[in-house]
Amino acid sequence: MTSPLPTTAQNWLSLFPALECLENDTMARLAETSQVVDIPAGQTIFRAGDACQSFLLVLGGVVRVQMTSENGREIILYRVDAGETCILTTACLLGHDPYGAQGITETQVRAVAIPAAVFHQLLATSQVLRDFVFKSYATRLANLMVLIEEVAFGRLDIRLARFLLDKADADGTLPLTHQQLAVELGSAREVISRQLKEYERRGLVRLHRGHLTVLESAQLSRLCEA
Amino acid sequence: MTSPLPTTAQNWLSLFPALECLENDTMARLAETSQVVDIPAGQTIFRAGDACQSFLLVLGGVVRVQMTSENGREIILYRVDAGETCILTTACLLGHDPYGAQGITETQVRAVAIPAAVFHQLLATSQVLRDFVFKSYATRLANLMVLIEEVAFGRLDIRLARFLLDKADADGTLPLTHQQLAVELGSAREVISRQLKEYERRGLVRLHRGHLTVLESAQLSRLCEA
DNA sequence: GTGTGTTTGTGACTTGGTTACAGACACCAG
DNA sequence: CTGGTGTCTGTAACCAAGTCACAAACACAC
Repeated sequence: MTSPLPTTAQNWLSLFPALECLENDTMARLAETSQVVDIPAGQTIFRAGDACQSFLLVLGGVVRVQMTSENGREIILYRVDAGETCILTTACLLGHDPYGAQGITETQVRAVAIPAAVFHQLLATSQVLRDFVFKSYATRLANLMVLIEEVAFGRLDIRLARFLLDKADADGTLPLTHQQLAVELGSAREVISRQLKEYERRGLVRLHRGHLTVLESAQLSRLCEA
Repeated sequence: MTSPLPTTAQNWLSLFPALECLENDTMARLAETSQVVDIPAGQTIFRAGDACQSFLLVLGGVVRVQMTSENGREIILYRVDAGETCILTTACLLGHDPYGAQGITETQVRAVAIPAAVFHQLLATSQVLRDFVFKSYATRLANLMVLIEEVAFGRLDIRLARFLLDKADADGTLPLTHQQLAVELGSAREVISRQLKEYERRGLVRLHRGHLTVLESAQLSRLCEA
């Protein structure tokens, strides 16, 4: 899982616009202490209760962060894309808490792992890194608040419609199973099936095994307004 | 609302254990730029969409932070007690975003208001302030994740039982209306009334107008386990 | 005691989650 | 091509929770 540095620190830093004017000494320290790791798709990189060992900067690929309830239902909190960091990891490092959710690679992921001690030290000395971390924190928190609002107050038919519109590609195709949609929205598979069937009955989508097609995106988005 | 400084910076800082070894220059800067404000109970200090002007340290009293849906349902996100800060405010300042929720004083509140510019500057220079802010951030985020879990997966009867046990005083009294309980849990008044009536039928609580009494806390807490 | 506003109770209905299966489909091995 | 296997989808019945509409009980001021 851990490969020898495939690139120099200077190289991978160029992937982070926000860090591009990182201080020289910070960069040097990162180069000597941090590791670039490659992780295959579908791997669990941390689970609820784990202690947090190192700060992760995602260079490429996507990490999905989700929670699972006792009875097996799941909800996706957010995704970490290239150039981003996982605030949950940051929070755990800063608060010395264990993780409160689960992180899974959705694709192959290349990331920089900065050991906790180095992260703490650099956070104290590097204005640029600090700004970067604080900024990520702020945007993720805003996302989580929207999520709370949706889960607490939102109607599922509308949340689903929005999700379909948002995630379907140009020809309206969405290659997800009903179960996967349920996890995206924190709902149950049967509920999603029911709702999709209703959309199909109204001619808004067409269902297939393993994927679906949005037919009437205009009508679907009108649904979201009302 | 803004009163002349009732105490010196040295005085109010003593209320924050985490800030007690704040750097001398930081303290001086705070003393000259920040204001101690007193706000009466029941005042809205920010609402969703507002821009954030200054960082707030609560010296005394309680601020409630909650969200309201279009159709009027509300949910309490967290409370800011004496010695704490509002992470939402921090996030807004750091991300230059507007507020995503509403803050209301539950009691009279005395707070230190640090102007945004000063806050940014001190965050860059004061290790102690930085640690304090990061720590608060981490703990609040953990709270919010628990909230998401509860709202998305939790059963209302159990959440309510837990709340009653948690908030009732020594003699089992809880001076809240059903509507207030509904807001605490992000539910609807009728649902709470129904559930409380069921608890009363089972002899677990006794209901009165404007308050209720927990009779069988043991049985109530057994409910939460199962 | 009467009026007024708040709080609580209740029934009917809708939405969403759970349980328990059955059927449909994809794909592999023989 | 055929049967077997695992995954995905459909459905019905039931329960939990939110919504709507309105009635009753209560607290308190006048």
